[in-house]
Amino acid sequence: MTRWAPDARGRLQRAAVELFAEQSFAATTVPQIAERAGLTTRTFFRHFADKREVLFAGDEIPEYGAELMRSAPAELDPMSLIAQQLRIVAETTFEGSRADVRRVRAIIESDEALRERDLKKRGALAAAVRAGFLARGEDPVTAAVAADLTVSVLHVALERWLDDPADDATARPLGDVVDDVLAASAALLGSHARP
Amino acid sequence: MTRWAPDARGRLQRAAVELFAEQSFAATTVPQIAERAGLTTRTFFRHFADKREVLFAGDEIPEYGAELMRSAPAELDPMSLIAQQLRIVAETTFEGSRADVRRVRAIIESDEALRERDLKKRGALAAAVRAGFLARGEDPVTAAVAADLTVSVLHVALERWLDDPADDATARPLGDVVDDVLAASAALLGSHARP
DNA sequence: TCGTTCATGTCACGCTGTGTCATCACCTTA
DNA sequence: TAAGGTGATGACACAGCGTGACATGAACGA
Repeated sequence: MTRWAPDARGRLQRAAVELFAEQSFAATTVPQIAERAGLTTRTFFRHFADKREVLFAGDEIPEYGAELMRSAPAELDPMSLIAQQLRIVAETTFEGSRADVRRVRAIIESDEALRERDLKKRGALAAAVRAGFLARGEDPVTAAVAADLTVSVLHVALERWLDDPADDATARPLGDVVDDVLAASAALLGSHARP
Repeated sequence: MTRWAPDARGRLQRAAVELFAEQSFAATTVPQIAERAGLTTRTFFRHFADKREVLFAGDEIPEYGAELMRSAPAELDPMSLIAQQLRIVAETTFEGSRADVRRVRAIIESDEALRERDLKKRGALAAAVRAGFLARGEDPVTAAVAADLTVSVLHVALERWLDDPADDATARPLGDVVDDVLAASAALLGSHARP
């Protein structure tokens, strides 16, 4: 017999997502979440730094991306690396869970403070990718722009993938959407007269 | 004889910047700011939606950018438009106030919540530029990526401009730094084999 | 058996941000 | 000049966020 029911953190997360969907993010209070999970407010804040974090916890894409960059062939040019990296991320962490991603996405889009936190996560990913490019010997400016481009392409593709009206089984795979967006980016950069 | 001292908003902003510099953003409370400005806490929140906003208020770059895009020649390709737009913004809103920008920047960099808010401002700019490209008839993917690229280039250039160890008079003009970053972006594609 | 560890509970508290009503200089309008 | 409206500020109350400090008791190791 254990003293406490197991997986307090998971219970808090599930209770939070339920309540955010039932009411809204702004209307649900931390005491409500804690009560539904059978815990106290204080315990909630031991697991999550703030109320928003309960929706974002467990997101390790930056670390994953950094690892991918480290293990990629050193001679790969930046654009090819981006393309390869994004395809792997698309296939391993998003493909197959479009419904879940969309549900969380809907909650995030519904609240200003959550959108803000989402941008922070993007920033963290950009910083990780930037560090990865620097470690590969790219010059600082290229590293910075390439990192931002990576994040931009991923999110534009993600947005289009989630907005695809087709059902999950027949929707265009995220990896393919990523390639489309990359092609558009290349065309954009290519349209500029080079010195 | 007026009932209240004038420019309550400005007094609050100045008091806030002083206190943030003296202590830190996190350590200064809204009542402190209000007291230094000779006002009440309630009045602070009538002028600024939250404590962070006092540092960001008056930032109208998104509106300015949208206006620039509307008045630009319709036949300009996206990259040229970005280049032209950024040069104008660089010269009109940043050049000449490097010291001020740097001071606010230092405060922002020192606090997590402020960095987060800064990203939100970037997001607002990206959204405005994106809408501008859509209004010019660009396809949605190109518009989205071009907007993100615009914001990225501006911020990478800004970062390098602020980090330039030369003093304000002799530092490389922001407009030139923007051109450098744009060139690096274009070169990014050059390294990528085109289909 | 004893002491440590560790997740949780309990309590107190300061700060953030908002709703509501009062105040009173200033500005109309007659 | 008198009456009434306007608009910025003050005063007050309050719910919710997030943290510090200490207590509790099951699990675990020696």
